Amino acid sequence: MATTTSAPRTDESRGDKPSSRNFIQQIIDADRAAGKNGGRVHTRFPPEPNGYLHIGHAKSICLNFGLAREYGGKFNLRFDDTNPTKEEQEYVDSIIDDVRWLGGDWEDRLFYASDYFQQLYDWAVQLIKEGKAYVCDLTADEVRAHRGTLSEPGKNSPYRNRSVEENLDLFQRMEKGEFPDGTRTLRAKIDMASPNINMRDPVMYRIKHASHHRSGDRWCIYPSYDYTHGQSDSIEGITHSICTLEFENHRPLYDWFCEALRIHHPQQIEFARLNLTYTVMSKRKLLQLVQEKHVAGWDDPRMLTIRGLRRRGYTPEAIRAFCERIGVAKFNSTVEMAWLEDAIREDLNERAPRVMAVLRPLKVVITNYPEGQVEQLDAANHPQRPEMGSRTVPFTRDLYIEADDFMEDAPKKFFRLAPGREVRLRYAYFITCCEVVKDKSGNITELRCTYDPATRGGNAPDGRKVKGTIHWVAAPHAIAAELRLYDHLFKTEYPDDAPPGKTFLDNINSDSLEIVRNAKLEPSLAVATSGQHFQFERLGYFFTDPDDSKPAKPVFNRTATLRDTWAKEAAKE
RNA sequence: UACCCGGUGGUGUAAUGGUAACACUAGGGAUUUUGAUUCCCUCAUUCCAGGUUCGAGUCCUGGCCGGGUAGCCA
Repeated sequence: MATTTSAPRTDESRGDKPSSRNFIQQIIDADRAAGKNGGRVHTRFPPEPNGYLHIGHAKSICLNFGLAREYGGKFNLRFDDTNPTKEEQEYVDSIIDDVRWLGGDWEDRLFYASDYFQQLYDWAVQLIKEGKAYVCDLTADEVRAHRGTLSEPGKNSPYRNRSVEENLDLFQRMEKGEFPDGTRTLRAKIDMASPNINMRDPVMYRIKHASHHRSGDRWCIYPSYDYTHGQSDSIEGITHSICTLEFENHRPLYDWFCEALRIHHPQQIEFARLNLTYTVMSKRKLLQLVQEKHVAGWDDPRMLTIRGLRRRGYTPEAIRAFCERIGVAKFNSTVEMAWLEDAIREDLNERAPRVMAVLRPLKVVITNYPEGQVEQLDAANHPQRPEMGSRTVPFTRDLYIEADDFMEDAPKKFFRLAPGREVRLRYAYFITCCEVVKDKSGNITELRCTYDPATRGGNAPDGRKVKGTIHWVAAPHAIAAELRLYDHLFKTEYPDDAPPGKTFLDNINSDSLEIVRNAKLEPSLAVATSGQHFQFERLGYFFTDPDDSKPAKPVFNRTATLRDTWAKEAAKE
């Protein structure tokens, strides 16, 4: 996605089966067949710079960029920055960075609605001259009172029939800053009785004596979304203006402005925004999580912001594959979080080198192994991909294994280590547990085992089998590390469904972060640099934390666990 | 209560009047030096009722249910 900008649309389909078309592709197919826009396809992603991007935005970015690429068209990034009091440069910067990271390529077409303020102003003057817009002196409250309700028509503003001259004069004086905030607006003259409330003389301009992150103090009147969005699309030659369902009722207004202005008329198409289980998606709630410190920040790996996912160890490829799979429709649906997890596992399974790390170390002494001896054993970096090569892991008399891989009183189905049982240490030897050492309070402190020298590498020449293979790390060579284990931020599938008197915050999962401070890593990880993905065998996929990991004190974030059918089995009991 | 949009397995999408398909989840099984990966199997007559048609998930009518909309937010 990142490098190709004009591949033919068939590059999507795997195999020979033609991929099915979503409703937007069908619309575009029909438009092209009819020769609309000369067959051109030009989309855009139009964020307001008032927050960080999340997985829901990724769906929109992938959709818009994917369509442009599929049809050999163009994709713009445009900031919808018409409200100076809510928007900040910080958000602009982060959004640019996130879209690029995801693979969206706008080439040289980075735009801002604020770039069009002068054009929008000139068009407003034109509409006034044509009797299609007027300056209204009603206050916000009065406007609301005149608007009517969902079931009752509105009433005309007393200022609706001002002369063109008076409207022009007033609008020019609004622009010059003669009036205080909120005292006047410019409104489109449409129909106060329309069943669509958006058509009841919507506000085109409001007075805001505020500086804008880009235009500074040049303007004190700012255009509204409805008066800006369609025209911005038009100016940029957008053919298909794709937005979410809540703008459906705005489409007649979008169309009205394009018609009234007699300008290029892009087609607005609405789709359902993404919802995911075990999370919340609204900007307001994400902001609240950050501000009230329920999470560490916008890039907290539990947040489904692009920055959070990135820090967690998600890859752009996985996010794109996810967006591809969930599809596009007009039905309000909620995708299971397992889909996202599946997407990252699928990607990382392919690319992540395998290493051994022990989360909760349990000391093992191989009693028949010579003290002080060190063997370098060969370990594959990826069992299915020999081209990824192998590395060497040291084996010594003192080892660490996973505490979970030993049970003193093990059930039959437990394939790991237990008193008298034999298991394979991955890439090393078969060992048998002979003795369990405990402290005064009965806690297991150490296991004493014997190894079979004939099983070097992990195979028994006599053909005997073991049921379990466990990971391990040589104690003298182990690297201490901090591991951050993440789980869903919310404990319920639909956090927004809170009982009366409760809010989504009451559904926060208090166990969503577990910090393991004394994990043991195999020595090959000493040279791990930030930005690297690993599979810690039998545990999950881990990613070096880009901020906190230091060579002296490595920190890894768990991106995803491995599927664990044993955990399911054990949970049945 | 007005207007707009929508309803296909547990979940998300497909089927464009002609045998309801794909993926995820779940449950079985095979392979396995990761209880991973991989592979195989199982899980719906399409919200309801009428109608049109040789034939309806698809078209028509009427219900039912869900979502959106009353910012000088986007």
